[in-house]
Amino acid sequence: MPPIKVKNSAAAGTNPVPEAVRKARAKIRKGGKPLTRIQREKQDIILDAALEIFSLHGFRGATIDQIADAAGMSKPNLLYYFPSKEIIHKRLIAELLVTWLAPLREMDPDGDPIPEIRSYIRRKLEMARDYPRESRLFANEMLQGAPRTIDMLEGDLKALVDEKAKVLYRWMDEGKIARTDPYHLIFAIWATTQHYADFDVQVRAVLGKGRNGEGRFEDAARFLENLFMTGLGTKRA
Amino acid sequence: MPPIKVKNSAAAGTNPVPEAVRKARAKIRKGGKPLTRIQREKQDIILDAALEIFSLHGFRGATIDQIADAAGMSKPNLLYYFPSKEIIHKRLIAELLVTWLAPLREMDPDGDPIPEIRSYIRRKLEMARDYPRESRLFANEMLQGAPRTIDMLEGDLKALVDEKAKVLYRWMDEGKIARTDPYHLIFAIWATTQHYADFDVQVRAVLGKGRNGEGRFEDAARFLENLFMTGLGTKRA
DNA sequence: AGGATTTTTGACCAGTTGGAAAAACGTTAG
DNA sequence: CTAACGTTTTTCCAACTGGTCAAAAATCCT
Repeated sequence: MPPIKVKNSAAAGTNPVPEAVRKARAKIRKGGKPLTRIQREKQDIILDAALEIFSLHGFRGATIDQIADAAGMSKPNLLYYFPSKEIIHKRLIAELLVTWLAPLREMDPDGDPIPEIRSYIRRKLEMARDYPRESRLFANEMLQGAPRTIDMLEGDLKALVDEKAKVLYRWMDEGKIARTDPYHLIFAIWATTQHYADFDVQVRAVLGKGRNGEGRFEDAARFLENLFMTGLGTKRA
Repeated sequence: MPPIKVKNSAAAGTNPVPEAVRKARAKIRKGGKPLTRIQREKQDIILDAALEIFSLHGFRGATIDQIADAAGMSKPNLLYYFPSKEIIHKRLIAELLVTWLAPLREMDPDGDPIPEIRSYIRRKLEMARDYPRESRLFANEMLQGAPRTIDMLEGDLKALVDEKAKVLYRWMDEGKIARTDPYHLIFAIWATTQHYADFDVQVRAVLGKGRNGEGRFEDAARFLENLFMTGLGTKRA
């Protein structure tokens, strides 16, 4: 990390418009409220490119140059929209966590257990199919020990899972699903669905030419539904 | 990547012993056969340290300095034992793939299906517990699109899985296990077991203080055995 | 149009990184 | 003791990295 540079405040006279001051002003304004349409668009392009690169190489392995390249602009230009690599990453992670947990949040405590769980699995698998980059970004974070995410994991995530685990326990008590460990059930659903995003290369390599069209997601959906639904059938208690 | 530098051959006179030549000779010898005990020991230390660092930061994110540090030696000293970062990584991946697939290889076609699959799951979970770094190294490779592993995936790995899939199909035909997709069954076993190594932070965060001692692996073993064995019970076909 | 503002660029900088060279060090066989 | 060998350290370098800065270019507003 380069040393923190103290920005020389505009102590000079009231010349036409000192460059450094103008620049500073622009950045400060962005820290404020408005944010024009173009700025939002460019930021979106950058975030999309950054997602691509970060999800592939992790935080340390990704370079601003790569991201700028993927976003079709120069490095200084990118840095005009975001003050640093770290900030971009933080934004991505924050956005990710919201959408990533939506399916679990939507599992309805008052719904019918089997259909609720079934559709949770389906939605999670659809996310792996439609948002593999987000999945890999998250996986990268986890692999590195979640340095920038640990608070969220121990806070919101744990709270959410605890809450849903209680619902699952209740469903078990009511005899609507087989008795099992709800935490590890959730882990298993996460693991199996995200596997199709994170280990996509391996899946495609193993399935080979014949099967690797879009078919693998259909097959996976059928298999996982079968696996978990059989496992949750009440006929075995 | 730095440009390949042509080594200026020892065209000079026969001075006492030109340094560059000596160094080159030493490296060449290592390329040959013998390899002393000390050399093997140091190389092992380096490989162990490299596994630690690579598994945490991925190839690009890891630096030789970090690895050297973890191995308790200086960077040039490390580079005395291995010619480059890339070579170290290759060695690790190669070693990994052998041990990593051992459990699947050991699944006996002539054994009893249910116990065979059960003990495969158990061994895979034990590997996640005992060799989490190897698991994460592999996961990192996959996330990056397996640039250094794709051949192996499409070759040996695919062949092995195809072979075992055939065995599973036979067991299904013989009515010994429920009919299901053997490929996705294997994927599910990989995903769920490796999850406990790769996403360890998340698992511990969610389970919280109370449960995260070594208990989680016992619980996981019970859960997964239950899940897969119920799913494979023949009573439903 | 013309001035102000926003966006883009090119040059640059300091710190890091992978790696090379060579000299210094240690050990052991003669 | 010392020459030869293997090992380790010091020094160095070129490329890369995250990031700055001032000026140029494009855009916006009236």
